[in-house]
Amino acid sequence: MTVIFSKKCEYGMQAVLYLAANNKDTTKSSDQISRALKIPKEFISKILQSLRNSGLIFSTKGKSGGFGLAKDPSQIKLIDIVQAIDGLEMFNSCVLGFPECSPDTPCPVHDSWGALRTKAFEMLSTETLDQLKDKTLTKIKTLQQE
Amino acid sequence: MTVIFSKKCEYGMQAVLYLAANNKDTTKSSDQISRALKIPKEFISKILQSLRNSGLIFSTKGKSGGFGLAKDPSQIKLIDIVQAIDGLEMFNSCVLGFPECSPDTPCPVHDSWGALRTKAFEMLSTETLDQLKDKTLTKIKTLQQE
DNA sequence: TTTTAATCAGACAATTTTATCTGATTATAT
DNA sequence: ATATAATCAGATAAAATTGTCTGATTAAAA
Ligand code: SF4
Ligand code: SF4
Repeated sequence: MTVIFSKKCEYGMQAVLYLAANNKDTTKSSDQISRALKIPKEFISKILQSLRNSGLIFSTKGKSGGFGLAKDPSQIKLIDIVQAIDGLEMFNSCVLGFPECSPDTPCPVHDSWGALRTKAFEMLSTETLDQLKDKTLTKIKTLQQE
Repeated sequence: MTVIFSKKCEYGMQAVLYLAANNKDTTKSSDQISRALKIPKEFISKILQSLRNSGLIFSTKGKSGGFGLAKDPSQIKLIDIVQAIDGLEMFNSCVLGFPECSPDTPCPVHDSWGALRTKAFEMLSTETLDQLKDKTLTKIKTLQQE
């Protein structure tokens, strides 16, 4: 069972948070990101490539190349990453898996689940990455200690 | 991307809701359930078997056999099905996929996500299946019309 | 200019999830 | 008794997700 988002999306959010938490104008190599977040190097590399294609991050090739944010952290929200990787479909679908999710044909938990999806969307779309910076740094620090 | 629960779990919830919405003491064959919910017959059959092993439903073999609830609908909640199939792990894990999910090492969306998980748990554990019966019947009816 | 260290692209492999098949067993109805 | 219609169990297949490998390209540094 996945918790709402795919591994790709989870890793993507982690990596972009990581980039946002580091000094601007300095890139991080996929190897650094891999070690910091304990994500398989080649896998995060692929994910970062696709995020680059979406325009969320940029990359520089060659020696001392790497990845960095394409915009200022204050211009990016977690929902942007979700949209780029998993899409926004989940915010329009039913927790019980019924097709045709709409108020006209409510599923048995329609009201509660509708409210929840809204809350989840807000969670990902209100705060910007710079606002999440401190907590991100704390979290990453604990990852290293294992 | 899955929306919180696996297909198995979604189908399981649908099927048990379906059983709860039908007359008590009458069983439904996997074929009936399959057609009513538009779920592959062999697949829902497997899922029902495992729910039978969990003691949530019962089955009778042979001609005119089928599946029925092991308890009264007023004694079953959706969370019971989730627990039997996907487990309750998601209610203790991080939406960003960080390991070591705990208040000591909060992820950047700790507070909002914690509240959300609680809400989701409540959604699945407050109402009993008989309370969801009417909405279930409406939803299933619309499935037939396609 | 050569070595080195990085991204990039695409193929490939492993794993997990989802779905199907087959044959045995069971019980009802003819 | 026999045919029928269902569950059951286990193997298998297909699809999706997750993860790895290889070789080409790029650019910095020696
Ligand atoms: S409650 Fe209604 S709108 Fe919400 S997920 Fe279920 S069917 Fe869709
Ligand atoms: S917010 Fe904290 S407790 Fe909640 S999921 Fe993230 S790490 Fe876990």
